[in-house]
Amino acid sequence: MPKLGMEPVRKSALIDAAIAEIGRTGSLDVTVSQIAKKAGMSSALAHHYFGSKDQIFLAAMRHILRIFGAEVRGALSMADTPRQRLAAIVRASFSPRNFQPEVISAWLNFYVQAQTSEAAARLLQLYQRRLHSNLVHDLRGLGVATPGPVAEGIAALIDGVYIRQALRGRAVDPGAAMTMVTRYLDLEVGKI
Amino acid sequence: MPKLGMEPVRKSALIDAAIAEIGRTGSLDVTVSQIAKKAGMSSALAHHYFGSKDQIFLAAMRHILRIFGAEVRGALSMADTPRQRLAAIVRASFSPRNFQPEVISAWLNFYVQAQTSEAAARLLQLYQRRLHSNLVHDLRGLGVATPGPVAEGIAALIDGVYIRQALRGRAVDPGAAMTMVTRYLDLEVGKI
Amino acid sequence: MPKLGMEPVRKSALIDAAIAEIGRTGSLDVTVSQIAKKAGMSSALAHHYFGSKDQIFLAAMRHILRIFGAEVRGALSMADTPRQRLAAIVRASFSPRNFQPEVISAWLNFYVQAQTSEAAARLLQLYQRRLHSNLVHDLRGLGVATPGPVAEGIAALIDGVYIRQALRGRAVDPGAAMTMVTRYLDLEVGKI
Amino acid sequence: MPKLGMEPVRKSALIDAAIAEIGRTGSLDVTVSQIAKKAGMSSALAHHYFGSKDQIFLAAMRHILRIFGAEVRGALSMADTPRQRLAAIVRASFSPRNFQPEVISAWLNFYVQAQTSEAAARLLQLYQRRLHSNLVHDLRGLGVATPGPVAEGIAALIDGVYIRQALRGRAVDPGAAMTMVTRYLDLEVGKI
DNA sequence: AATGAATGAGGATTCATTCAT
DNA sequence: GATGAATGAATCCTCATTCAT
Repeated sequence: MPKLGMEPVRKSALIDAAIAEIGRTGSLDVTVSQIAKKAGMSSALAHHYFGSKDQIFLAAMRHILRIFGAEVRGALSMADTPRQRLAAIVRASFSPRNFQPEVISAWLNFYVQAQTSEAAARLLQLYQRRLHSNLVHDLRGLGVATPGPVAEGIAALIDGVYIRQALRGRAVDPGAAMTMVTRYLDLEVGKI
Repeated sequence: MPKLGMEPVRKSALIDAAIAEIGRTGSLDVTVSQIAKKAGMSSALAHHYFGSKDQIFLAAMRHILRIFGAEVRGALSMADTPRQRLAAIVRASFSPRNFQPEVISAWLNFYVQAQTSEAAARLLQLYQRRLHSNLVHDLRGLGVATPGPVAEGIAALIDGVYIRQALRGRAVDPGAAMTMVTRYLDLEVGKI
Repeated sequence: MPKLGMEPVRKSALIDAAIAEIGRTGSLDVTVSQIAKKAGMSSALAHHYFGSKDQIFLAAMRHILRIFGAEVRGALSMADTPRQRLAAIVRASFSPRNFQPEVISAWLNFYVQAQTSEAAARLLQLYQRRLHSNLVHDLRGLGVATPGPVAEGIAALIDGVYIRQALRGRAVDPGAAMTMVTRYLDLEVGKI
Repeated sequence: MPKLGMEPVRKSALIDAAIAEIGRTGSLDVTVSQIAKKAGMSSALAHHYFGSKDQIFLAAMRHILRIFGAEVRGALSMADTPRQRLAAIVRASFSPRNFQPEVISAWLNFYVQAQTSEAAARLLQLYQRRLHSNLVHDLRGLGVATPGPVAEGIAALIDGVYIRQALRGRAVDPGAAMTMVTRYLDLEVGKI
């Protein structure tokens, strides 16, 4: 029963399915058929809408990064002081929507894909640059002398916590993860 | 004229080749043939010695972790105080032998493989537990009240620095990387 | 707003597009979508009008042969003597409308299709028989003793010139082509 | 029961199979699997030896042209006068080895492929140039004033006879075909 | 009349792995 | 010990064709 305007619906379903499958298997060795099946359609249709497997992956990455960005913006909008803004960024990084096993696993795999795919690398760099600039801005607002390296450290710590979470079976503890980064932040800029 | 006692030589060559190829391509999508070719033998021989592709990867991981372990032990052997020991661990993590593009890339890929392979996961967990216990031991020696979380933080930061390095094209800066972790360490335990 | 009586318009557009695409790519590996797109419609509509890809090809062949036939009839209508009629047939074969790269290429491909498709073979045989009978009729009118073989020779030469033209990049020289056949004709029946 | 030195054997079998299959179906729409099966091996092995379907086709073309060239050289070696040499070339063109349904059909298809494949075009042009130069040389030796166009005519006629033969079901008549070209030759240069 | 939606079938190509020599 | 030979099983992708709207 074909309907009109299915493109966005299908694309969205495929993106979700891709993230889910990558997360489930913990690897990029996911076939288009698997993804399509999970999304409830034939692999041919997946190709029809995305053109290639790479494009599906890229779209999935874009989706994850977009959600992340939205989450950060949302958190920032409710923060007033630089210190609150920093906390907001950290909080957003470990929000339930981002910090769940499948997304974390997909995230790790996208890091790997970025080593192969130019487009994936650009996407990831874009996100990193934004995060970095946000962090630097607020660190400077707090009078931190060397905001660059400190921002780097925070970002690295977040990534490190993510990657380690990916290994730790399935039980995810966002609280502990957030605490770890907050603790570092406190040391660098002082408690709020 | 087949020589005797070739087994260790062949195996070693294959392990080096595997790490090199994974590092070069930045992915686990490396064929046994590529690895064998780089190691100067037929893929059939590679299978003869390792039994399967997974075993080659596993051996390569073991190799990297063994080198890492040796590096750490070597550095520790020259350290006297807990503070020096901590610094030694960090230094070893970013030693030239470990912190080079191809090894970093292989490392990242092994993290991914650990999501699929039980054996790989165990290997990585073993290394992490050792690192963790080392860190905790020396942090406690310095009178740190909560050595567990702090050790977690240091380990996560190291991993984070590694993973970010993997993205940053080819230019690796071990100095800056080490500084980043040392800075955190200083904040947590005070300057040496 | 769907218009009435679109069928002939659509069909004609599809036939032209088919010939153009086959000529452009120089092969029968042309998708219905390509043809339909070039004709400005969806591939579904192409199927609606023709039923199948084969039917589109067949219609395109019929179209080319019909044009050719018309061209020949037109030329013949202005010829009075058998000798003039023969010259007219040759001239028509290399008329600008027939002897252009894309048509030549399509022609060659139709020869190939005739090996697979019974219908295509019949179509081509029909055209050949007509040409043959025309030639024989006029050769006999000129007193040629063995009109059959001579007609065969002329037809083969025309085909040969066509096929060779298909290979020679894009620059088509109808003049030289025609001269080649006329020369043979002159040898067989004497100058006009 | 794998043996050594199979490569040439396999390659040769694949080439024969390719020609046979192309000839049998009368089209290039032949799958590698079909070819491989006919050659008695898996399609994977076919790819192993040739790398790609195109390479198989190209090798098949090369094979046909090589045989043709050998046939011509053989015939020429037994000819003394220019007139005899010309006759030899024509005879070779319709030798039983060349002028059989499957080879003819393959030949026609290679003409088509030459429109798509640069390599195929080069191969065919090479053969044509050689034939042309042979013809011109001997025509000149016979005192023909315009050897170029005449050579063109002979070559075109040969091609035309071939292509028409491809259409005429399966019954091949090399005698009639040869007669047709010889007749043209006689007209141009006089009987031997 | 026209099309977006949808898919089954198929095809080139790759690759880990096995085996006979 | 070492390898060329060989393949089954995937996997990506394409395409003619159908169908509901």
